[in-house]
Amino acid sequence: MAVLAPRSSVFTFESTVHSSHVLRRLDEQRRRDTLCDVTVVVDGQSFRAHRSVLASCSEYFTHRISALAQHGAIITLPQEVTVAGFEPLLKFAYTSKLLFGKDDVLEVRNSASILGFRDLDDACFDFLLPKFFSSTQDSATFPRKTCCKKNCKGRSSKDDSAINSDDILLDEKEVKPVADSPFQQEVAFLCNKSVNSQMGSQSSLSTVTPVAEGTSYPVNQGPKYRKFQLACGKEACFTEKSRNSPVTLNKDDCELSCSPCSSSVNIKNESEAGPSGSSFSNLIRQSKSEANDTRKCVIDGQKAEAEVDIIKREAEEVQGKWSENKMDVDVEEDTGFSDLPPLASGLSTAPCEGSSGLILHHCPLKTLSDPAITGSPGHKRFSMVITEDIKTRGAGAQVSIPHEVEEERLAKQEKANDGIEGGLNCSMERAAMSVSNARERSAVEREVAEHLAKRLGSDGSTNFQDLNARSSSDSRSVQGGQSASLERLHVNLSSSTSTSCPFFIDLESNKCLWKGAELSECEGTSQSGVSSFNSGDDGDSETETEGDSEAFTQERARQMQLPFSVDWIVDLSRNDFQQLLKQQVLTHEQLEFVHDMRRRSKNRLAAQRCRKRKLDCIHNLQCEINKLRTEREKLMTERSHLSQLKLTTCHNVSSLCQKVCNEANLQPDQLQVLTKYTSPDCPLSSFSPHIDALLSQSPLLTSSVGSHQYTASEGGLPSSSRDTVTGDGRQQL
DNA sequence: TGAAATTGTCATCAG
DNA sequence: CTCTGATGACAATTT
Repeated sequence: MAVLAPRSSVFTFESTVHSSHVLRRLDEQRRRDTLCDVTVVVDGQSFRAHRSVLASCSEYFTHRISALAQHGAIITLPQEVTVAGFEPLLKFAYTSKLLFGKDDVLEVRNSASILGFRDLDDACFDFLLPKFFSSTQDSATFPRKTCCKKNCKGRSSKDDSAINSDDILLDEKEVKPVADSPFQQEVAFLCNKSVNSQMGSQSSLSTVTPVAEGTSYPVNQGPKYRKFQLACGKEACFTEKSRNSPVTLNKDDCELSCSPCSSSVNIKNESEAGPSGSSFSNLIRQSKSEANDTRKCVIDGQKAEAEVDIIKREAEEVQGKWSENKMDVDVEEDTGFSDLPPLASGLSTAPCEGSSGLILHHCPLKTLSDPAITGSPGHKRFSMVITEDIKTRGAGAQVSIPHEVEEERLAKQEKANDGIEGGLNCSMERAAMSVSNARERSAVEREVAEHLAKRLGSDGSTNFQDLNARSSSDSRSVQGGQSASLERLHVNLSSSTSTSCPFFIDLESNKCLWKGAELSECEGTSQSGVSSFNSGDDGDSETETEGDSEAFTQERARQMQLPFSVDWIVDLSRNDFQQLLKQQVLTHEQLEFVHDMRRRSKNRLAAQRCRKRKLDCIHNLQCEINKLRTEREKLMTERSHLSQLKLTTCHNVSSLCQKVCNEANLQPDQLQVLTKYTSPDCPLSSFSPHIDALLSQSPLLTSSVGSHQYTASEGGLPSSSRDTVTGDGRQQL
């Protein structure tokens, strides 16, 4: 992306709801049997449909339908395809939603496999089935493939629950299995959690991706996050869905989250941004592929029309400011993006002057070698991506709802930068493009962006006003350094050097490398530049979610005029941090502040981890309890069954002995032998009242019959028989 | 308005 | 000795 193509004033409108609208109309037509041109016969039952739709979704239909010439063709499906299996698939083809229950999931999967719904197989069943049947069938029966397998594997060794609990949106009632295995419990647990984040089920808008929790930490449940979501008009993200509805998996969501290049990456202008965009997109894909082990498979669920309406309304409010464009707002879950190690490493809210708009994005902060000067610690938990690119989308604001990344950040502390560079450069890309386009940004554009930022990002927009306040002045300086910066960026993208981000400070020289938009801030204000840059200048933009103490910290950080990013204080390793302090001449007050901040931040993270562990522990214990309960019920049933058997056997033996006694006219000594083969639970005396009298004539037997204290010397019975007689394990049953 | 949940911070201990 | 992580306790904030 050495050079961006000159920007033109051509506006391109891309409707993000068009496809879903078309699909909805097609579904309506199907239900009314309008314009349907094919009949599918399954088990004698006919289904009307559009051949183009079927062929688009199914390889089977592609081949079959291509051979059909006339309208009104009838396709009879193989016997292996059942109605129960086909009908959900048909609906899926028209709605992108697959509804199924545990009972028929195998049928659906089988049908999908036969009919060539490969996306479903990969994205859905391969992930779900092992969970569904983990206790009853070998999970190898349902091998995970592709993305799910890879993505879920990454952290599974350490914390499966952490992965799964966040990635599935399943309905509790429908999916929750009997908790006889931890894995199954897992699924049940997921359901509980996921319901909260599940969005309205009826929406088919593909522009909205529900916010799945990015990590195991239930960030979505946090009040602060809820506040953030509310501020973003995204409350609907977490509207509780009816728990009685069957499992609904949205194919788009699956693909979106599992695909190597999630749309969350927000690189949507690759095709029009010239070769740079394309190559960068590839880089992202590669990076994400490499970082698969840290990614999770997200099968999140529903999309809320209500939610997107809120966002869209916001956009439409400013629509009038665009002469001919309708503004679409994408609300995207940032999983894919933040799953990138660099983004997970140091989520920061970076006010990067935006390309035709604003980009408030994560700027990864990782190691000393590639620290980002952007970001403030107050936004480590999540941040917001607002992209406005009139070149590619007319006007679109993408609001990514990132999530807790602390865990991943910790997990990747040791990770090399290879996987980092992709996401890192992703931000850089956007930043650079933003800068490059900023010069052409009109006042109207800024106004629109600012409006969106204010409305959508009350929290993530910490630096927004700062950003916008600077935008006009920055745009001036952008022009001078743009080409060089982009050239530099391109080189760095290729070489994957760690200092490639134009917003990064070269730690070794402690000079800001950015010569463009932030020049005045980085160099012009000397030491205070970076700090100010990170913290934002506007007190109003201080994140509400971080609390007053955090705001106070931010303010103090500004006052301290630290010559480095406040994020470094927290994110650097011990050695790097000490090295950094050595290289700086800090006042006692500054040192005290830095150490205090580092201590508190570290402790904050530790507390979060600690609490998460507690929750996990509680969850595991609940799983264990359920498992033990199931086991107990199973044993009780077995006990009952065995008791019944014992009674029956006892009765039979009694009858038999009585018969023998009567017919053989046994003598007392003979009865003595017989008693040795009786059980305490079924004594010989119970066979017949006369036996006691007979036995009483034999003094050797009186004690034995009463107590059944037989020994080997007494009867010389085989040990197995003795065990039967003397065993006291019956109480265990 | 009060209870519950969440989160940050401090103190302390152990490695 | 210092640093770091874990964790209980407390307080502030949010729901």
